[in-house]
Amino acid sequence: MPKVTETHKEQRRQAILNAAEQVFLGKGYQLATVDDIAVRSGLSVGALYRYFSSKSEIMLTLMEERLGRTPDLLERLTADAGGPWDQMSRCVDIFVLALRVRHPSTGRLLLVAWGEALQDRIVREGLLDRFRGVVGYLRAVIERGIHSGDFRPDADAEVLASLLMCLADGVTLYWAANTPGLELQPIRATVMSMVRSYLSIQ
Amino acid sequence: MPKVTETHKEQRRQAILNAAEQVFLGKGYQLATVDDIAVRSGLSVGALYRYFSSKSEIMLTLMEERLGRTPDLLERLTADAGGPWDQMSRCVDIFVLALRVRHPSTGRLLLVAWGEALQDRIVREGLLDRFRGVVGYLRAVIERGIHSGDFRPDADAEVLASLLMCLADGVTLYWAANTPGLELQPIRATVMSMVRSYLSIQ
Amino acid sequence: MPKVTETHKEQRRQAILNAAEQVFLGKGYQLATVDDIAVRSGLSVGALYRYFSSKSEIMLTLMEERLGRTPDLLERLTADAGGPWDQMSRCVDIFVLALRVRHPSTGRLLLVAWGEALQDRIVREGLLDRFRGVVGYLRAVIERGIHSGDFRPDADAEVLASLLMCLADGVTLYWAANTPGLELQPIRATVMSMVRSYLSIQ
Amino acid sequence: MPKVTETHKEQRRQAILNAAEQVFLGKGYQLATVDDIAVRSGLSVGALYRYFSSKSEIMLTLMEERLGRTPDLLERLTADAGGPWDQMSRCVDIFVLALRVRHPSTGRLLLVAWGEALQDRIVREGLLDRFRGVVGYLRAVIERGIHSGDFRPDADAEVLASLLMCLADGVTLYWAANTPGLELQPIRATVMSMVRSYLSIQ
DNA sequence: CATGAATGAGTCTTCATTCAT
DNA sequence: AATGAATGAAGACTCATTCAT
Repeated sequence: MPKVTETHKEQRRQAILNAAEQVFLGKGYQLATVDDIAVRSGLSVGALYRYFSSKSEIMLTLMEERLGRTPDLLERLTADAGGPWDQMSRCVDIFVLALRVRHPSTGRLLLVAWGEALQDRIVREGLLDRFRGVVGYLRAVIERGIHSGDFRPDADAEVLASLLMCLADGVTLYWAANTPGLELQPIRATVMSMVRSYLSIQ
Repeated sequence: MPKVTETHKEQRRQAILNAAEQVFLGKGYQLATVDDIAVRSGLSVGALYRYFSSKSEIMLTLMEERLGRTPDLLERLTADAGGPWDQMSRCVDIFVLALRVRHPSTGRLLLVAWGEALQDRIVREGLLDRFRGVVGYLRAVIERGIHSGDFRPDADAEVLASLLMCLADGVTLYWAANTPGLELQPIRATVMSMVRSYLSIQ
Repeated sequence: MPKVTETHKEQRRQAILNAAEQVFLGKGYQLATVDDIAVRSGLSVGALYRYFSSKSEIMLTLMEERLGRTPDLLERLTADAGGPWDQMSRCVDIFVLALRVRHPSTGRLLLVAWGEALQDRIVREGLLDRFRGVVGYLRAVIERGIHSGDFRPDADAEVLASLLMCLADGVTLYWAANTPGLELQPIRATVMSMVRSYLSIQ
Repeated sequence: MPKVTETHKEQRRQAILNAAEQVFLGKGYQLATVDDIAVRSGLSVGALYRYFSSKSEIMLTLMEERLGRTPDLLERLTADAGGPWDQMSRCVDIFVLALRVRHPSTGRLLLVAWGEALQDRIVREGLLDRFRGVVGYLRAVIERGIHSGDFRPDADAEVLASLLMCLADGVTLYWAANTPGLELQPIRATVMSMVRSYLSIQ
């Protein structure tokens, strides 16, 4: 009955990832101990090492499976959009709202990742990959809008895409840090308003 | 001659802070050792502990003295601006350009700080203080522009200010992480362009 | 059909011993893991524990069955010798040559055993038993030679036997450690030459 | 006062080496813990790591400083010998007797080293270096005897030297393992007797 | 009987902090 | 005041052994 076993193993793996995520969110990567993760996941340290070869690998997996999928997610969730304006609007929604409602921990995980970026090359590259992925997608959306004549023709798609990505992560960080007074709804509205006024023809 | 001694002490203190900054920029706070800092500052570990009561305190001081002054800096550098538009423009310049040219390490120090924010309440509050300071200043600038009739009257100063602050730090982080393809000049231009189209009356 | 089962069990047992020997020869006893042995023998760890109650017992069995039989082997291989001189000569041959040609791993296994002798009383006693066995046999050979008038009458059989045994193991160790420049044939010749000049009458 | 400090440091270093030697002699290298060594040397674990960068380095140093000097020792102790025969005789004495009387632990340390030889390349090479050193010295002694006409001209100096070295270590091992019935004095006598009968002209 | 996942005590090593000199 | 040797608690990781399936 390999099926049951496979399922079982995958469940364990996810349990570990969930536990690790919680622990990392609580104390950051460096201060989290393998023991913390083991206890929280209900496994022994030894068992944990059957699923991941090191503490670092757990972090990396978390980054790939929880942060790295942002571009895919964006693509899927905006696939059925009406036109360029709708697509832009949805992207902003997803970032500034949906991500936090549907996957509330992702924001804080991003914070953890940035915390490690300086000292861990692989984490840093994970973040940059994500950056590339999202920027690539946004640029395509913008370029489509330009070609279709919906957006002003002289907009620099690449730069605007990068800028929006930086904005999104900046907001995410402060939001994940519980910045008082930082509310997402008004920000979403203002961002869209700025984008609209900037990209509109005339 | 207590004065000489005082000066001497202050020099030592700054030497330690400089050393710590370099070390932190290189390996992050957690991975930096007190020994690293001592060696780099040319002092002994013991001496170091006469100036700061703990490794953590060094980091905190660094935050206060190097990051926390951003609002003051902004204020000073834009004091002689011509009008609201000039002031806005200068703010963007300072963030997206000047900070990195005049104090190039500040960006990376911010990265270090975000890395610690999750696990260290005081660091986190340092970042939030800085946020409050900058946002407060930007809001004042915008409000002045609204009152003077230069900016559209229905703009939400608080939200726009927060948004710009988040954008600034988002850009800073990716820039400090050496993101390939991220160039500051074009971003500066596009940000100003967006702000202009958004804040302009009609 | 219990017979088949018995045979099967014995095959398994030998498979484990062979695997263990290979692994021990490769990394020594302490660094070898039970998992290594299991993998190499094609069995599961659990299965392995049905044949041997502990890692240590595997080593002990190996010593008994592979090293401990040296005296028997000597006896068997020299049974049909012509006289004392021929018997001595054959003993030297067996040690310095045959052991390494017919059972090349025995030398390295001896190395493993010596590696454990210090910390494991039972291994140590295994080595001493082997010593006693071989020395006993050699002494008998020498004494026979003395009685038959072939060897000089004042030779101390016990001491010469011990000495040859020590020499044999010393050579074996250095040979097993791949000492460059250590060749067996010349050593064999010189040993025999020394023994001959020493034991000859006059 | 750097002199006092230097002396102090060297004393500490030796204390650690002595402690390590005792512990290794008791349980072998692998089973000895760094904690054992620390406790026995009266230092903390941390202090120990100020003097040696790893457990392995302690072992290596022990080998170099306590085992590796055998060739030098031999040379020094036989420098004032009368002639080839006297020199040979002294070499045998030193090995079979003096080493154990003056440096009783060396024999057991050799045992420890052989125990690690299989799994640790550097230890193995340490042993082989020692082998080379001693064999080189013995060969020189024998060759001198041949040239001076004291020893038979057709003796193979290299082989005889290797053989004696193997014999010496074989005896040392069994002696270090407390082999009952193995007495050094008679062995010394018989070895010399064999060497004499073998090397004498005619 | 066989499997191999799980256990958890035990290892080496690091490093913030103290304190005798 | 300064030094840097010493401390020792804590952390990542391993592996012999067990036991549910």
